[in-house]
Amino acid sequence: MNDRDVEVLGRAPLFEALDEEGARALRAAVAEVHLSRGQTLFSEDQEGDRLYVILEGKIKLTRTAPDGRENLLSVLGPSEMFGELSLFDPRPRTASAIAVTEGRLAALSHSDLWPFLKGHPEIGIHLLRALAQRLRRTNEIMADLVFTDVPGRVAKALLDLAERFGQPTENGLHVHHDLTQEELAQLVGASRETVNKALADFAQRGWLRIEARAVQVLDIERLRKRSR
Amino acid sequence: MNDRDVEVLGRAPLFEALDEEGARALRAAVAEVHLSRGQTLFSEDQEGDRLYVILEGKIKLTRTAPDGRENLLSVLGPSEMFGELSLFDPRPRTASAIAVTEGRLAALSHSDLWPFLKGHPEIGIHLLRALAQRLRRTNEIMADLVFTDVPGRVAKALLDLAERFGQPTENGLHVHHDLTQEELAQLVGASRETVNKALADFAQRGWLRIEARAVQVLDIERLRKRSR
DNA sequence: TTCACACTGCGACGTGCGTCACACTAATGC
DNA sequence: GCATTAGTGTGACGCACGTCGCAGTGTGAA
Repeated sequence: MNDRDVEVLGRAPLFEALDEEGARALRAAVAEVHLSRGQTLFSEDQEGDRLYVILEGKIKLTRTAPDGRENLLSVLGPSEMFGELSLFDPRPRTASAIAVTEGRLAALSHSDLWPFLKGHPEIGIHLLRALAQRLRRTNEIMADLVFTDVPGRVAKALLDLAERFGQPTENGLHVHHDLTQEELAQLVGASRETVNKALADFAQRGWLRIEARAVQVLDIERLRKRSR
Repeated sequence: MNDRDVEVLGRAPLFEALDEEGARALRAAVAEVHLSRGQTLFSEDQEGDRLYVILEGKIKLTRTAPDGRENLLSVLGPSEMFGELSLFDPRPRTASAIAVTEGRLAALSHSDLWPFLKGHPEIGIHLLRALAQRLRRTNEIMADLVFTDVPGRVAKALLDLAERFGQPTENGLHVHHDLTQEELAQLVGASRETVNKALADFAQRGWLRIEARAVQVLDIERLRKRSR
């Protein structure tokens, strides 16, 4: 693990609360995992005994309906943590984790984490905060599913991705989200075709330019307005 | 607070982890609140500095969209806790809490809770588990919004309410949910009219009987099948 | 280079559900 | 008691969005 990794890891809620000594001790328990695009890290219904922090790359969390349709819970990037629910609530995984880009992860097994958590109760507080924030965010998304139309949800999703993965350029914001339109559709809970039309409409209005697995946001204000 | 209240309180995640001594200490900090039907306990955007456990009655948590439409996050009954997100993640409330029946609540202020939490780290674990379960449940509901039609979601909601508030009777399960059809509609994310039609359809098939703010479930298996 | 396959773009069509309108019935207050 | 309001039951209608179909455009493998 290099210095960059250590820094990325340090921004995860798990490490945030720790002093240098605690962080070093916890890092000692980390196993590194390498993934290539499309590879599955874990699947729904499996027993889960590890938690992950992304060091590099992007991961999607998906749920599969009985009839095979899919639903994207979230797309996660560096410093973000996932797979921790089965640590606190030991049940099979309720989502699958699949790499959307090549990447590397830090894996921590529950058996290593439990004693550490007991010895460092300050981490618990940080984790509670992280879960509380996630819960708020999820409630927000639920409300959008009820109240906002598909183009609005697409705009919201793009803005969220822009905030997390956007790179400023001379004429706007370049968002390389690495998602196919199919995946974007699963993220907003709509069909691929409808999302495609929404994107085309935004592009035609000059709010953005569509690229392969990316968009160039040209008028973020208009996009923001459409998302409300 | 009577013996019954103590027992109800003891089933809340906050108290579950405590021994008799700890529980008594925490109970000392409880303030009791009385609410009548329709009364608002707290509103969206307010600062929140307390957490509640229901002793008696039912509470709904709602969100209001900018245009005034409403969305029911959940309906809670005795022993259930709410309002704790602002404890871990200090921000204004993201939902309002309104009594759907007359009832009584145990209120705990954050300033009392913090030192107690630090002194009893075992509570943290229980709270993490409670939040993890909520997060799983919320993800489930989100998937339903995307994949399940309105009658299916109504069936699901009824089954959930039946599990939590149902009373077995000679010819079925009596579910006094205390919700108007409008509220039920907000809970499943649909219009009142559509929910009414779904209920009428279920009743016509003999799966249930509609009563004032309640249903008598006659064929739970069929209802379960329709919900999937 | 060529083939294959994944992804994108877009029109035609059907339908589930929201909106509107209105009648009816049950609570609640004076 | 009667009036008023809150809640329920149902049909007519329109539209947003899902499904289907197919053509165009990468893009990676052999």
